[in-house]
Amino acid sequence: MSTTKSSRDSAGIRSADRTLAILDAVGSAPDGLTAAELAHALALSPATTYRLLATLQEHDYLVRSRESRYILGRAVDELGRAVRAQIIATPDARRVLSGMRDAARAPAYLTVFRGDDIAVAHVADSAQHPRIGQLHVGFAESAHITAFGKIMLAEKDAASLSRYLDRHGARALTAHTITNEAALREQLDEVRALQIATEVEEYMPKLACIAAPVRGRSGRTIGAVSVSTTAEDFASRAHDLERIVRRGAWHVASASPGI
Amino acid sequence: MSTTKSSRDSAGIRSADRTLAILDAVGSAPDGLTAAELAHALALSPATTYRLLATLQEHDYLVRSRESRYILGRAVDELGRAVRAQIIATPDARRVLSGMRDAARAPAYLTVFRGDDIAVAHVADSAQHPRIGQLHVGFAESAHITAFGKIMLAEKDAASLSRYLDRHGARALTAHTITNEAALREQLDEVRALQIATEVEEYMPKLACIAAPVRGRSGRTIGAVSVSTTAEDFASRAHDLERIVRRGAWHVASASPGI
DNA sequence: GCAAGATTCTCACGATGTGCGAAACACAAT
DNA sequence: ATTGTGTTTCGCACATCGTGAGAATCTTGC
Repeated sequence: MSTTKSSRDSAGIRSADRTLAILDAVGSAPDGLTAAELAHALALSPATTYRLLATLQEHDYLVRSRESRYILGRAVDELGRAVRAQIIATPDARRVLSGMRDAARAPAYLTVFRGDDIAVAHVADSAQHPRIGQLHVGFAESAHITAFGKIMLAEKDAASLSRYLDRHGARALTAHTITNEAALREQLDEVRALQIATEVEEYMPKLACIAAPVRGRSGRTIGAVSVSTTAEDFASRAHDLERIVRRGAWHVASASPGI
Repeated sequence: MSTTKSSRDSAGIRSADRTLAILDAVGSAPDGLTAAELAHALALSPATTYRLLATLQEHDYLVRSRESRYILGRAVDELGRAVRAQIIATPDARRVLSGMRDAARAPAYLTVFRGDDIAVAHVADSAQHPRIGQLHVGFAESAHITAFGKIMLAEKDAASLSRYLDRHGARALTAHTITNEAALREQLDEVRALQIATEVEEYMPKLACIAAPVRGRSGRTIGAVSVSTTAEDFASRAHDLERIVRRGAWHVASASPGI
């Protein structure tokens, strides 16, 4: 019945905690929740629940549907657009990506760090070269099985990496997916050494991907560029594609102001 | 400098109010905000600001970038996806829309009420019949200049309509856009009478749209279906398209469980 | 090394959010 | 209509929780 299992109190301002917990709970219920369900899930008194809900409604974060169920409102949609607007790459960087796509004859991706997480900042695809899967601008899941994810995980220190893997788990998507954490760490060493990451049929059968790090002025990796193609094509053009992503990474870095 | 002008205290739980105000402020700043900027914009003490920010960070709603600017985090992206998942039409309804698109040889839309607002629940387009403008699943802007918007505004009572127009204004997008509120109210009477709404070049030059209301069991309008085409095409096929949207609206209603 | 911010800490006050219980309301079933 | 069940609001008294001020500490730029 309860939608979330996390009930440990995270230290913080209590009402703020509860406000966000309500948003999370309503968001993860496909049809929304009733006030009673929320009160039960968060162990709140009915009165408090209604007061918080009223506040959320006033800000248009929640709306009540027929049957008095609370569902997400307009303000959440606007925030969702805002986060994508904040993540999306600059026009200059997007231009570089388009050039990569044309050179590689394959869709090109730019990913960046966003706190401890990884976000897709742009996808340069086209009708001839469609993007893989459901990859859109926004935060990325299952980074451990993509080439760009390996680049970015390789940048993390041991503690941060462990935290990330704990949170996102290591679901296997194909027979080639690396689920063994030790094997993954070893591969990340290789990534650090070569400054390049590849992935062949780990994310999706018949598909391969290669990525290079984008390094800021300070030398730190601030993101990754990558292209994806068929496993077959990758086998014959690996060296070409590697040069394309390395060059692309450099161009993106020079097109990025500051940092 | 300040990002929002709304500073009147909406009655509500204060910390919750402030939490949401912070999210709104950060969301409407393209590059995020610093703690000091936020403290100033919301008239908070630094200490309180940091405490609220810490809470928002713990829930992954905010993240701090380089230069210690606060930007929207992973949880916001997830909520954004959740709201779209909650809005999107059922597979049955989507099927109906696809049928309409094929019959009309034009993109078809389904819109629904969401609190006082209007949301796009599905767009059935195709490579041959691309959707107009930047219309995606989510809350819709400028409803007064679209055919589906007129259908739905016609359902509102006078007070609710006024509130809506106050909030969303009446921007003119083309020379044909109706900006006069009296003229709009008159047109909505016509919509109520005919149970059909049209729009010709009010939203975009050379473009026209026709919409019919989707009525629930109780008889109340719960949404609208519409198709858009060129103004030229519309002139010659108006009657056909009207029948298509009327039939489509009925099919969507029967495909919708309950309500 | 110094200075100017930015961030955290400490503390005491009292406003603010809280739960409880009762009351008002909505709505079905009979 | 009438009861009954569940939902939502109200009123109230308490103390928890959030608060601001200011000092202390940590960063950062120069």
